[in-house]
Amino acid sequence: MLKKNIQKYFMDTQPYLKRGYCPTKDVLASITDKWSMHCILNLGYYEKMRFGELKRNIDGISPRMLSVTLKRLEAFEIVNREEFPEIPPRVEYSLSVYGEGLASKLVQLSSWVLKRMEEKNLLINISAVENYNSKNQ
Amino acid sequence: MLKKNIQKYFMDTQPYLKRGYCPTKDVLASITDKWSMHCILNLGYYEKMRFGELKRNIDGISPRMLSVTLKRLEAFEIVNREEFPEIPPRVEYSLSVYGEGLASKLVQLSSWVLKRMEEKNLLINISAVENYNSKNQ
DNA sequence: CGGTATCCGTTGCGATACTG
DNA sequence: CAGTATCGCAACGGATACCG
Repeated sequence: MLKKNIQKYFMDTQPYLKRGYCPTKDVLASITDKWSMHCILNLGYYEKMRFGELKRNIDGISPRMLSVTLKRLEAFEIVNREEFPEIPPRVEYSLSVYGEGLASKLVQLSSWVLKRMEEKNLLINISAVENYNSKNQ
Repeated sequence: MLKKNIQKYFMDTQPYLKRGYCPTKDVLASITDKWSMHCILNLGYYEKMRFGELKRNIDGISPRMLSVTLKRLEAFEIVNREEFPEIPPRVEYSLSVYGEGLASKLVQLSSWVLKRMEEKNLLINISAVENYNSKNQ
């Protein structure tokens, strides 16, 4: 079953790969990079959020990276951006229907990963890996 | 349902986040970075592969990055590494049971993303985004 | 309020040469 | 064959100041 799915995926992506472009790379990158997941989960939970709310909720993000991240998510039609012509300006972000589907799959994947990590005490190993990496750099 | 799942995920990760560590970040990063997915899908499909086979199958990867990628996947127990004490040396890589589960979820997610991108002709937009990004840098 | 512009250190990664 | 070591550039991302 897995092999079959992978084979199908190989065949589906082949035409793009032959032209030197990996289609899922960008979208996967855009949802799994350092900040995107925080944005997606927050929007999935709170439904509508303003720039400042997101910034306050996502610990440590700079306005620059929040802006960049939201722009990417918007370009991929993962989030909607609604601008109100008021003074002071108001902008509301929310997940698109597509974004909700993505958020759902993403949280399933992450939950599964988290469960597995706790079962196997992999968090300890991860710390070990991090220490190893930082020491050897 | 989505909100409930996200809420559960928030609560599950909260203790880690409070200690300044995001548990899924590393694993998600380790499976969605530039090369990991290629390794995982190839291993999922061919089951057992040697270093050179992977290198030949994954277009453009340097031995350094293949080595780094495999080490990370091994550290997270996503791939198994089996070394045979022969001359010349032989090493076989394969997915762990955990890795297979992950590969399965990953290919489902990617397939879904790909299907949606084709439906909405998002590939065109992606090219536009890439051009936009490269021009504005 | 909702961003953008600029600066700059850090990291990532490719190329290449080399080794048990 | 299966990697490791070294180098160097390019991209990423953080801090901060500023703007409509």
